[in-house]
Amino acid sequence: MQNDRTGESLLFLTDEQLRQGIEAMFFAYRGFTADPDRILEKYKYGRAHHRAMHFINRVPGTNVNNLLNILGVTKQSLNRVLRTLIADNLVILKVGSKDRRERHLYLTDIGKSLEKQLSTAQSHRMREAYRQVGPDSVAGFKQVLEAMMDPKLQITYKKLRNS
Amino acid sequence: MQNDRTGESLLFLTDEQLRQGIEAMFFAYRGFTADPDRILEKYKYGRAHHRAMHFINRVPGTNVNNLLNILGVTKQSLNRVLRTLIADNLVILKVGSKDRRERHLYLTDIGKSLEKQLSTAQSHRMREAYRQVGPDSVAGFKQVLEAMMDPKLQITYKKLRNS
DNA sequence: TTGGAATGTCAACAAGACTGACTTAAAACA
DNA sequence: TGTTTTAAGTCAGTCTTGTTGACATTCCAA
Repeated sequence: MQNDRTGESLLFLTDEQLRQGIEAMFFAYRGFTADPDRILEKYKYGRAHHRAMHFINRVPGTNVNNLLNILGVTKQSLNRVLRTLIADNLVILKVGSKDRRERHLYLTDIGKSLEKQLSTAQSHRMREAYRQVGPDSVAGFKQVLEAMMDPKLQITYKKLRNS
Repeated sequence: MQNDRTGESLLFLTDEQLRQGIEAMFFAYRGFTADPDRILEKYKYGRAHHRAMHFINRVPGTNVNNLLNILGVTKQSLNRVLRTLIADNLVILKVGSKDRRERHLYLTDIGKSLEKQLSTAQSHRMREAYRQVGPDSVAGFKQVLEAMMDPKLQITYKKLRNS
């Protein structure tokens, strides 16, 4: 059995390498969410609230359907989260001016400030990781992640990136 | 303001780059779990069962405490999952020969076969991603993930890697 | 003007995490 | 030997976040 088919080593495609990748994703995702989770706990919110705030901040004025597609949950699930965020004055709804069935979502100043806290904590860990490994590794990191996404989400991801 | 401090561009540390990394992790993790989730649904199991089976397969004969540390959940939470796996004859307990308080965990043949199914599905997506981007990007991918882990889990990850 | 789309809401349920309190068995220790 | 500690399991209760299904409201568009 040959390790080399096209002059390029294929050792990076062994079962062992793949298993390492799987475990790296599992352990890294824990780290990825750990810091925001600690902050959220103080405010009695959960990860679902964080995700909603992140993307409302990212796409201010998004309607509910669009947010639903990004988050990949049911409207009932999102609605529960949105209700508490609205009740706590972190998010406001604005009735669409063009299509008045639509509700456009915005963070309030309080919402922006919590979102900032969360994203700062999360970014801090990522910045440290980026800094440790350097730009080439970061580029590889993103390429693999992008290639792992479902095609639909890959499109969503790219749209966000270019907006 | 200079973009260049040490002769190396620091553009990869901008807020925008960090935000992209955060969103890439979020969307990629969905893809990462999607295929096993579909299989698990057929057997009425969840992600927690998958994780337990993965690491029991990885560390055959592990005791409960060790598995608890790897998974980062409470024993009550793990116990619920283990009970169903044992009842369904996917996992067996063996009383420790040296320390008879300990229970050592093993996959049965049926357990191994389901684990194989799940890991094949998950690896398939990762293999495709790896193949698309090439070995250098894969190396970067793993480096960033490792740097994002909590120090304790980083050690756990390395131990698994070398075992 | 009516059908369908976007949104919201109610109810019920399940998985999977948590805390806290307790038991059992066995090892370790003094 | 007797006491303490450790490993594991269990019971009960709670919370978050997801799900389905059914239904109401609003309102655009054909």
